[in-house]
Amino acid sequence: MARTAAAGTRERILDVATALFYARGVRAVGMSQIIGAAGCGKNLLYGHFPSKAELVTAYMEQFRTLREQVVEQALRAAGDDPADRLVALVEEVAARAAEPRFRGCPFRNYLTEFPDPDDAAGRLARRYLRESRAAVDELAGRLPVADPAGLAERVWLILDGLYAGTTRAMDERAGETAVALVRETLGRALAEAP
Amino acid sequence: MARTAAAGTRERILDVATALFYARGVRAVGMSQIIGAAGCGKNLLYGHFPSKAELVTAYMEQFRTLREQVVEQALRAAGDDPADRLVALVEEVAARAAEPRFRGCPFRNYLTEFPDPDDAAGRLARRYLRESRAAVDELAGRLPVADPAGLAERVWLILDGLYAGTTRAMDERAGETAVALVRETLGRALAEAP
DNA sequence: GTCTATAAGGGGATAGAC
DNA sequence: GTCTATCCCCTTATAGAC
Repeated sequence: MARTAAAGTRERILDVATALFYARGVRAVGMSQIIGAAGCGKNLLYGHFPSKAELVTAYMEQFRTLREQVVEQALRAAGDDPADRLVALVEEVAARAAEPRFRGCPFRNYLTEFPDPDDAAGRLARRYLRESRAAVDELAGRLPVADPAGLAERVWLILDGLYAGTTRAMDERAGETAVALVRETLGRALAEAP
Repeated sequence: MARTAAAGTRERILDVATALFYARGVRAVGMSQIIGAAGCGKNLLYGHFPSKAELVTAYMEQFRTLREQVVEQALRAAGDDPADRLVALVEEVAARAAEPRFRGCPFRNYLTEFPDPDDAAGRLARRYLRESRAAVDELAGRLPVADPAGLAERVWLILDGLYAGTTRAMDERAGETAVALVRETLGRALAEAP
């Protein structure tokens, strides 16, 4: 029943596409380049992904799944305290931003390339970002501070700054800076309204 | 000599192109769309801008000139104190980020679309960002604080966060948040090492 | 002379067929 | 895997209107 010919083929193609899309941009990468880099035939790729739009959607979903796993693990390791969890979140992003091939947040980058509100993959990206933002709100809401919403906005602003891919090469200490700034911000907010 | 037939034509075309490039992305906007929106013939556009690359370069340079003027004015109004000037810088960006059509920093957006290090317009964008960063460093360096470089990094991180265009719709108070965070950060640094 | 309108060339893109 | 169809894009060239 429509068995997969070579198990993992779809995954391999998607991995190649992901690497290219992220490194060079979605619009800049053609299907032919992906086929060439994957070393497969055209039929194979179009068999798994009937159009570029579906391949791009899979690209978004793969990143989403990856991020969810990594974040969940980081949060679990941080324990139950909301402040610790917020710091762990920023530390996780800081670790990503320090990677050599880091080029910003794939969701934000995609939306920069495709701002159209009706774009299917763009909707996926916006949904993921809204959910991430909601998670920050939720954590801040569990803290005994005077203005949880304002605190969440500050953390989100710092995350946005960390995720700026194009200027990361200009300050390689952005990760530590962001973590320290979040720690201080949390500390002040907790100290002022205990 | 070589006088322009209709004065202001070049400017008008460039304004139309700028609006489209910024709103939809450079790769997404074709020359034909610009021609259609400008209501001119193809020859006229290609007479003023022999290629799309040159039009895009002019787009970058126009934004650069605009930013330099606006920032210079904001800094002049802020006076001589480096801390006031840093706050004014962030306030200026916050005002931009609050505009209805704000869609992030055009230089960062362009580099997201065209990461190629050899791209001519990309080099322009990187140079502008480096100079902006250097201006922040210079201002922080004139402050009596223990770690001016670290302070500059924090301010730059906040600016990067403010300039994230795709998530600005998710928190419309980002401007005030950024200004308040910078004020606090400056205040703490000055108080700790006077 | 200045500009618009239109056609056409060259290249590369997605996608389908064999 | 190669080959083809179709389309869009950048760019140039030609022809026509004010």
